[in-house]
Amino acid sequence: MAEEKSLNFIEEIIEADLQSGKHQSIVTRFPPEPNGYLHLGHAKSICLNFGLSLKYGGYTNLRFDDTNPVTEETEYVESIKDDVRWLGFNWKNELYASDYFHHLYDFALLLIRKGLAYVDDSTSEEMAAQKGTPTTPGTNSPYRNRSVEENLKLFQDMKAGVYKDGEKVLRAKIDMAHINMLMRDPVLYRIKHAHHHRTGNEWCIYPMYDFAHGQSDSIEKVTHSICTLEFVPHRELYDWCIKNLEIYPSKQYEFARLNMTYTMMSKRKLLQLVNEKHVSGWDDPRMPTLSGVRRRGYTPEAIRDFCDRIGVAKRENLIDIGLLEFCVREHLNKVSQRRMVVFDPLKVVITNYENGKTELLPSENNPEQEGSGTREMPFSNTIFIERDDFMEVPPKKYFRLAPGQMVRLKSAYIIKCEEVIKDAGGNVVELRCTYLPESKSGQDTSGVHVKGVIHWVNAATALPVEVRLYDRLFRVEDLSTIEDDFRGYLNPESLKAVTAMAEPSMLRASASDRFQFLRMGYFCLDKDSTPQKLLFNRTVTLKDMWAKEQKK
RNA sequence: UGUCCUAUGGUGUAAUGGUAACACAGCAGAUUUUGAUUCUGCUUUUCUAGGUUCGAAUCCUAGUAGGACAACCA
Repeated sequence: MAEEKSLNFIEEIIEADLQSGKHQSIVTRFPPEPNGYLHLGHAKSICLNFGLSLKYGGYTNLRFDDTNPVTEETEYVESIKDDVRWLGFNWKNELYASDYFHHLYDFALLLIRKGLAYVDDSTSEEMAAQKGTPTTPGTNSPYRNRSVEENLKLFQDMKAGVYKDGEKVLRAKIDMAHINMLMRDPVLYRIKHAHHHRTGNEWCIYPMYDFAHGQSDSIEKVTHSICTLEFVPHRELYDWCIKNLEIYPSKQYEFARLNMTYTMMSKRKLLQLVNEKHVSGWDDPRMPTLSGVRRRGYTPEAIRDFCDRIGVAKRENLIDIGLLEFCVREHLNKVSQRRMVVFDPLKVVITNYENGKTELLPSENNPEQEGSGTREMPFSNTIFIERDDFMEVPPKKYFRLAPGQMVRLKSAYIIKCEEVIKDAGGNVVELRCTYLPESKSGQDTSGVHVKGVIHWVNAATALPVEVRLYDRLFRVEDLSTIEDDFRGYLNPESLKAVTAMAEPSMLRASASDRFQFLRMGYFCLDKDSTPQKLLFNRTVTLKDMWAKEQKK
């Protein structure tokens, strides 16, 4: 008996539309502008749009909203397609607003003929002045009453390249006193003598968002056009265009965008971070971009689960980044292979273990996954353990290694610390321990029970690798509250690189592998890794109750 | 001194006029050869004031708070 998951408000609308017979199936679209890389906020929209057509039958188009040639590039188009596919969704049609430029031009001519659009010679400053304010009405442009014939001629000349950038625009003729600022004769077309990534130099006039988006939806017979809250005021114009063009009535619905703690999700600002080299690129593992989190090791499953859990509603929200990390851990726990890697090595010599002897000890690859098998770890009398796993003067409830205390080496033996060796500066440089021969993992007859279990690597076969430890990119929880330069809030400790000692099996790591370095976190191979120098990214840490306890 | 949108635990999201619930976070405990995982229990919630109703988180009115709107961006 599967429990019914409650519907979000958009699903309710769709179910009502399906039930009333208004629609038999639905068409949605994901409409990115190719002027940047996709981020987690887009993932929410992608999961929503594609998820809806999957759930209710129908399809989703990928449509690039490429009406501003000066900011758009094919590099972005390719990255967007990669990211959507990686997230696990398939679009029905790959479309571009620029596919409709001729169609849109004809729509503009129609509006002019209907007396609903006019060519305006006002400068942008003059137009801004005409616009009024939210509380005071605007004033009519002196060019507002040009004849249909004159407007037709002027608009055709605009298209023919007679005018320079900014010299003229085409505006809708609605109402300069309208309560909705967007309805005060909005600009429909502007002149840009710029090379377009797809249409080249064919056009020198380009439609504005409001004269491209809704029409594209309509041409594609999109039933439910889903966008974020900032477009609420645009809906009136969206509907006005459809009504006056007498075209298929797509409907727009708005939901609240994703905001996350310690994260900034503005394409403009992310671009700035890239351009100013605060990060290594759009796919820097600290970036909230899909290419960034992918490189970091997040899985599409985890991101889809996250999008599912955060829900869809109309109120502003600030999601705890901890929820994302929870989703990532939950998935990675099930799929990642366990390995032992020591980040900050402390040498341990086991004095009663035969010198020169090496034995191979099996260790499970993934206790969460049946049949995942074991790999063998070499063991000898000299090993490395984590420096943090020894304390000369331990606090209470510390059940790792301390003078006279015992601990189990994971998948190996129980050892007891007998002697602490220090250098001239008083730093601990080596531990002398004894082991319990009858405590071998899996065949322990020692009868000794220790609470602490630590990871280790055999010194002679340890493999040095580079590990990159990431922390949040920003130091403040709610980036929307900062008023000055956001760059002042970057976390200087967001990236730390360490050379760690890995068990020799890591030599066989491949790009698609997911690892849990025991007690340290989840890791994956970075794209810059080479066989000579393995490089790992920390995806996310493990939950650490002990660390939390210590902070109290 | 306008219009629109929104208001439920710390954070999100449900409850669709009939016992306010789920997840994350937090706290406590059990299990554990990862202080992980798993399991158990607990803390904490309807912005305010009126109204409609047998009954309101839900409907109505007003207030308050937050957000959006004055780009030839999307």
